[in-house]
This record gives sequence, C-alpha cells and structure tokens, in this order.
Amino acid sequence: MGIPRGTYDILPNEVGTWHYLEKIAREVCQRYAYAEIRTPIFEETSLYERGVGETTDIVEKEMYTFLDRKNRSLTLRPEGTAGVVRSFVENKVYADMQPTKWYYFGPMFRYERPQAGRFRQFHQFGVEAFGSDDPALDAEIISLGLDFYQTLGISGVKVGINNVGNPEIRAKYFENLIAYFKPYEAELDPDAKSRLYRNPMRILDSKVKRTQEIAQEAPSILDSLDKESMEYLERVKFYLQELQVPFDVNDRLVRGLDYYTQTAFEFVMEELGAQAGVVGGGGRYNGLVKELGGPEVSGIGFGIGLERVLLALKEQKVTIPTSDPLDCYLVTMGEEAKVASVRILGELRRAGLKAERDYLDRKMKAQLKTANRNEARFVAILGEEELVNQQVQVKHMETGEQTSIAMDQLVSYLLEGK
RNA sequence: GCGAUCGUGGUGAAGCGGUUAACACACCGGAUUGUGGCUCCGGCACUCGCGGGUUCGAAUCCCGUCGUUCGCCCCA
Repeated sequence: MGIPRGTYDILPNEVGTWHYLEKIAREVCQRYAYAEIRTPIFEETSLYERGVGETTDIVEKEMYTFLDRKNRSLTLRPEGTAGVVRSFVENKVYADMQPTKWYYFGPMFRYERPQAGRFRQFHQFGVEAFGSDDPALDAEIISLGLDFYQTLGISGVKVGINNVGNPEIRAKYFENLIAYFKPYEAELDPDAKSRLYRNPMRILDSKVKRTQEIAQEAPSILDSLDKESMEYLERVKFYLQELQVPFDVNDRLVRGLDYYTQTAFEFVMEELGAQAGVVGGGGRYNGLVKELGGPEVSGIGFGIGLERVLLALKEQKVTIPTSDPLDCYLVTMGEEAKVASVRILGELRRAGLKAERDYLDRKMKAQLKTANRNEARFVAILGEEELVNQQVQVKHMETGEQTSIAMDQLVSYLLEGK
C-alpha cells in the first residue's frame, strides 16, 4: 500500500504554508469584494462533458470518472468553473442583483502523468464573476490575480492576454489557419498534423522547430475578429493600463477549455520550467451559463494552480511566516508532579494559552529540550519541592531568567507576558 | 499514452560483483540525583523497492514489475 500516484500528503509542518496561501487569497478577494463559494468535489460527468467541452483533453482522457451504487456517472472535478456555474444556475443566483462575484479554493483531479508542478490531485484558487460584459471587469479579474501573486511576494509574473472571439469567429479563423497550413502539411510534425483539423490554433505554440518556422507567418486571430471583439480587447487593454497592470497581447494564446469567448489570459513565470510556467489562466465564458441550462448571462474567471505558486515561492526564496510557538511547556519531575500537572495544564489551556507537557516519562533535561524545540516562551517546572510549597519555577526560555511563583498565579503570570 | 531517469536507515547520501553496508543530519540515551539551545560519548539498516534470473558469491550484472523525478502531449 502506498499513496496513489500523483498525490501527496501535506504534513503538519507544511500546513502552515497552505493556511498562509488561503489567508492571502481570502484577503485579496475580500478587497475586491468577492465572496467564497464551496461546491462539491464531484459532479455529474455530463456537467464537464458539456461545460468543459467533449473534445478537450480534460474530458477525453483526464477525468476521474466512476459509477456510484445506482450507476450514476460521476466525476471528480477536473477544474472549478463548471461546478461553480452549475451552482449559479441551479440556485438561480442570476435572479439576484448582479454582478455575482465569487471565489473558491480546493482540490482538483486530473488523470495525467505527474511532472514538475503537475499532480493528479492539485489545488486551485479561482475566481468567477457573472452578469457583466463590462471590460473593466475583465481587467479587474486579471488585476486581482496579479495582486494575489504580488501580495505573496512573488515577482516577475507576466500577464498575457488575447481575444479569442466567439465560436463563429473561431470557426472562421480555424478555416483560415487550415488553409494556411495545408500546403505545408507534409512538413509538419506528427502532433501538429493531427491537430490540423481538430484544433489548428494549437499548432501555433508548437515547440517543434520546423513547425514553429511554418507557424511564424500564420494568420493572427486578431485579423479575424469582428469590430466588437477588437474593440472589446482595446477596452480591456485600456482598463489594464488604468490599473497599472503590465501585460502583453499574445495573439497565439490559446486556452485548453472550449468555453472561452473574447478575453483569454494567462499568468506566466518563465523560470519555472516547461510545464509549470503557466501559474494561472482564465478567460471569459459568455455562453457557458446558457449551455448549462441558465439564462444568457456572461461570466469570466481564472484558475490559479497553487502547487505552482508554491514552486514560485520556493524559486524566489520567499519565506512564509508559519511559526506557532508554545506559550508554556510544563516540566514535571516525579509521579505526584505529573499527576498535578494535568490540572494545571487544563487551566492554562482554558485560559487560552498554548500549553504542553511530557507524556513519555522523560527526564527533565529531555523535557526542556522538547520545550526548546517547540519554541516554548516559558517553561514551568514542577517537582517535589514546588509541590510542597504550592509553587512553580517559571523560566523564560529566551533570557534564561527563572523565578518562583505561586501555583495559583501561573495563569495570570503567563497571560501578562503574552 | 510515449521517452528518459532513479529507487540503499526517519532524512540526505557513499558503496557499483567478494567476509562487519561509509558519512552527515535527525532521533534516543549518557557525560550533568532537578534545568534547554553549544560540546563530547554511545545507540539506531540480519539489509539495499518488489519478483525472478546469472554467478561459488549480488545492494552491486540481466529481465520483469511497482514507484520517483524530469521531458513530450496537454494543462494549473
């Protein structure tokens, strides 16, 4: 037996880091007036088939799908947006005042070969906003994402944006691309060839040299955009400038999910290696709410991969404040003292102090060592002599100073120093 | 799904065909009958992912298998 492939335990000494990520995410969202939503970790399989798109890699080969005892097909969520949109529709939140601005946080599941910054169970922090077509909202979302990285202390995250039009425009653009690539078909690498008729946009960011050369002169989607989409892109750019968000327009930027319309964007950190460089991505999905049974309400959001954020923090040697020192470690000597310590320990804890004692019958020296390891601010020593006098020796671990105080004064003494 | 890589104690690692599997850190104990962070001493792998094979002999070679890490596809 072992842990399933592509998963990992977050041990207590790492949990502090995760708490910190969540805390920053919540604080940033709070500033932008987004509220947290929690949806199930699994959904009906058809939600993803319809929402994410039948021909996407996620749906074709990466879903953790299973039948429950009544033979319903369920799937562990591979991404966050579909479930959130389902909830938006199912709870008729569109009937409330708009826009609706939500964020979420949690594990996602994709059956893939693990790699740097890629796991089968991984964690995303995501944001979704419904009910507005204002390009200022696109800019707000992008800016929120960037703010998250910056607040964490990560620098050098680049924003790439594009406009992928709408399904009709994309269909037309695909034709243009196919027409362009067709004469070169024999020269394309096998991957590119197989994508030619399925999703020619993917050929554009090929890493194969010859394919790259051919793709260099390929038509840009920007030339296929209608006036409305072009203008939309311009407005988003304008608002990003207003928000002082640096960005690059990247007309080759494609996202892996079918539902994107208009704005598509990515957060990239080049130094993180081949796969992990994209630390977040998102876009607008104006048809998705309707596709999933709701009214015609537009939406936009992003997903940020937290394992990749962690990689970035490590790469940039950003340290995270996680220490949680003990207020008092109770050192006992002798059976009677040990018994008496139970009551004292209880009092300390009820008074709100983080307190601990030895449970392994270790010697005083070992107990002090443990206290030291646990970063105890104070140690209270209880031996036979103290017991007789109803006193404890209180030692301040940093200064080494030690004083004798009455047992019933211990709580107030420790609280004073806090 | 494909390619490569590695798999030795709690951790990081040496050993790469021959009687006792280095070393460091961590952990436990002692030096110090009741005082931590430093120092010194001692303890801690009948065994080298698992299965099979080659050999007089394998942690060391071969095959398989499982897993790791990295890359491809794709993505966070």
